[in-house]
Amino acid sequence: MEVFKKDNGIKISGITDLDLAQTLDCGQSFRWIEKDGKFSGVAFGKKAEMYFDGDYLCIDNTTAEDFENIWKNYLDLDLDYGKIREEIKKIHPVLEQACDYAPGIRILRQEPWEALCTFIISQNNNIKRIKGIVERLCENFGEKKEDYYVFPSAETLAKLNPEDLAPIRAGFRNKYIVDAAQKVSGGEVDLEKCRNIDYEEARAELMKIKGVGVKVADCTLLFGLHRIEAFPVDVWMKRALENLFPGMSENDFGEYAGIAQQYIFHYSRMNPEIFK
DNA sequence: GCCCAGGTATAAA
DNA sequence: TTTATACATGGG
Repeated sequence: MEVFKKDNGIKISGITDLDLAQTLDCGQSFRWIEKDGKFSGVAFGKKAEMYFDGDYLCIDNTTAEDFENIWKNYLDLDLDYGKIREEIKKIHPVLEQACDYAPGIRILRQEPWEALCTFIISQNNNIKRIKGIVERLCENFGEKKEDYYVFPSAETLAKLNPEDLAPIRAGFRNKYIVDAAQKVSGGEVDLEKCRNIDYEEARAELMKIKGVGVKVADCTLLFGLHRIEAFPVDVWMKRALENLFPGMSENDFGEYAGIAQQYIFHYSRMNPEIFK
């Protein structure tokens, strides 16, 4: 991996196992928008525009420093996904199919609060609408930088009433967002602590929040805290476990369960006919 | 109009 | 303990 400067940004050589569409638009993050093959999004308070030029990963509107400090980590570029896929493919032939269908998926290392908040919004909801709600949440309550909005902090949202969130049109989830913001900003729920403590304890810590059950907790752990043993089970995963992995449960996918789960989720969602 | 969407809280059995 | 229902909103 080597970083070069170019007009309006940087380009990086030696990137493997990364497909931007597969990674940024597979239902783990809700702030990336594709236009003409370029993905623009905001994370850790910064905006970036990403695309591939041949084998080079190009990131516009960023610096080598921000790549080193933010995007390299965000894209999880230090983890060897080729090797992990070889491991998880052995678990089940359908999982091998799922890996081969979209081998460019990586698990993003998102900000814990953003992951928690967006997956609270995700409950009983669809990805298109989740994206819209998240966008309105940022536009209405996030700090404005040049031409983009940062994800609003827990401290900011903690001061609001659920009714104040009416403009984002998240419905019954408004009260859950406020409760999460208050518990996180007040220290009653310690997100950073959830990186290291026992997995079940981390789940319980997150489930102190109203509207956070096992699924939202697992998504927060996986996508916000990189607990890759967490295996979120949603409607798609329930179908997959019943129809494609008979006899297997969420506990049977090993130490990379969360990564395996994302390959299965994406494969299932893009090929619903496999459930016949 | 009906059904569904990266679920969860609550009540009832 | 398990099972049923409401929940806000919008696209298909």
